[in-house]
Amino acid sequence: MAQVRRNGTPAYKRIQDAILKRIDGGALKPGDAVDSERELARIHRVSLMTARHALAGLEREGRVERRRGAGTFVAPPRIHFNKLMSFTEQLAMRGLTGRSKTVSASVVENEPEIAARLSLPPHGRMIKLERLRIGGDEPFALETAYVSADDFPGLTKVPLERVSLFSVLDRDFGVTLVHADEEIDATAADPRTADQLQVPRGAPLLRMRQIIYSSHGKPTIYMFGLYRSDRHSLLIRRFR
Amino acid sequence: MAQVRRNGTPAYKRIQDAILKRIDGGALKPGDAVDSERELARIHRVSLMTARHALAGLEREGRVERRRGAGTFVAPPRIHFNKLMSFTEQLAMRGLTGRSKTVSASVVENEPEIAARLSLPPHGRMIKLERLRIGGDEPFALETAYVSADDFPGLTKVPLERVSLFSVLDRDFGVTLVHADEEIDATAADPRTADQLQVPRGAPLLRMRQIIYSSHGKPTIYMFGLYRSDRHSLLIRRFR
DNA sequence: AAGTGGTCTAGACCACGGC
DNA sequence: CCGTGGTCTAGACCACTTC
Repeated sequence: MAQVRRNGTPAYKRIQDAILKRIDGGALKPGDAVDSERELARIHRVSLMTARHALAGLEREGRVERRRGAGTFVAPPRIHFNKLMSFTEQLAMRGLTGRSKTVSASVVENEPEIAARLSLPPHGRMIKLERLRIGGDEPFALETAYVSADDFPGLTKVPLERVSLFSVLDRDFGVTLVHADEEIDATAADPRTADQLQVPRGAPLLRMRQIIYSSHGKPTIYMFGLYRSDRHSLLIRRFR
Repeated sequence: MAQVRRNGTPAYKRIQDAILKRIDGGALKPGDAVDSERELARIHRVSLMTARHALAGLEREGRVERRRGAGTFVAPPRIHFNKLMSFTEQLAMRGLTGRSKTVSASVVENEPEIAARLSLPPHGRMIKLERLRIGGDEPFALETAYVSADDFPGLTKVPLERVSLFSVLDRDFGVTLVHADEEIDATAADPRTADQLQVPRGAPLLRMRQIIYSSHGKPTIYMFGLYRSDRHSLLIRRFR
């Protein structure tokens, strides 16, 4: 007989939530032992396999570490490598606040190469949004974002000075971004860019071209960014 | 009664291996249906949970996709983003072969900052290996690697012209590299570097500082690299 | 309707770690 | 030694997809 689900939430998920609540609430700190499989099974009145499933899921998400013969322990807080973050989120992570200045916002329909990256027809209409990113009162980056104009009607009317493009897409259009593929290289500042970023002409900049995908692998944003290398570096974790 | 293990290999692993063999052998192509849980349980004479465990593991590794109500299918081959690769492997992936020229190989013992990154005492002895990377007869990158001299005695005597540092560490010292943390930014070529990489002075270069970890999170290699941005770009995948 | 994956039970034995 | 996680059984019902 399967356990009655009080609210449609699977038992293993309820167990996970209970543990996460204790971790996030500070009751359990990194290194602390989590209830063992057998304890969880008893407490939540489920079978051992179900308790086990709950812990295995948390381990996969990097929230706990399991050591055979020893127990299950709260994992040290993850450093967020290779995490897709908005400009706002990146600054917040470092304890900073920033702002953006919109350099231009327009609809373009003759950018076939960029349209192709968004899987749009060659002359598909796109919203082009050019923003100067400012952190700590110094210009930081110049980012140009392209999104399909037909998929996001009225986006040009949203004030993007205060709220991130990511959250607008999420809240107003129900689009959740999932991952991004980036190509990164170095380039020298051309005169116009040097002016805007307040660096000498020819100064080295990080150049990033990013295709941001929403669920089902749909390419949603194309972002082209130039970053002052004296104020910005990338952190990447690679795996063997 | 637990299933007798013929050779110490868990049943779920044997099932995974059997499926992977069919995929890698070409008998199953991306999109093809894999045996269902019930079929696997019958064929391999295991319980449903065990067959399920096998498929769940393959799904986590990205080898199969599971669709409720439909079945389990071979996943399209993954593009290897964010994968830690040696210089040799990177070139091979692009169908190229390359070579290296050792610029210098020495033992240093007064590089406290780098020693710290390898968790060594401030004046710990390290092998410093400076190599010019050449691909398609053009210089490509200048890489300087540091490893603990005490942990890898005799490493300076190994000819690293033909064989990668990664494989030497693996084969001769039993050290398996697991992941790396990288910091990336852009810089301008100083005169000496410009000379060696055959680019104009001040040309933009990608600069990469890498700490490569072996198992148990032990920092093993510190690598400092300068890459010609006209011949090299990074591909990164980020996740939300 | 038939088949699939998703969840779950109530047990069992094994391998390992720490005391 | 005892408790831990790792593997496994032989069933069950549910939710979903496909036909």
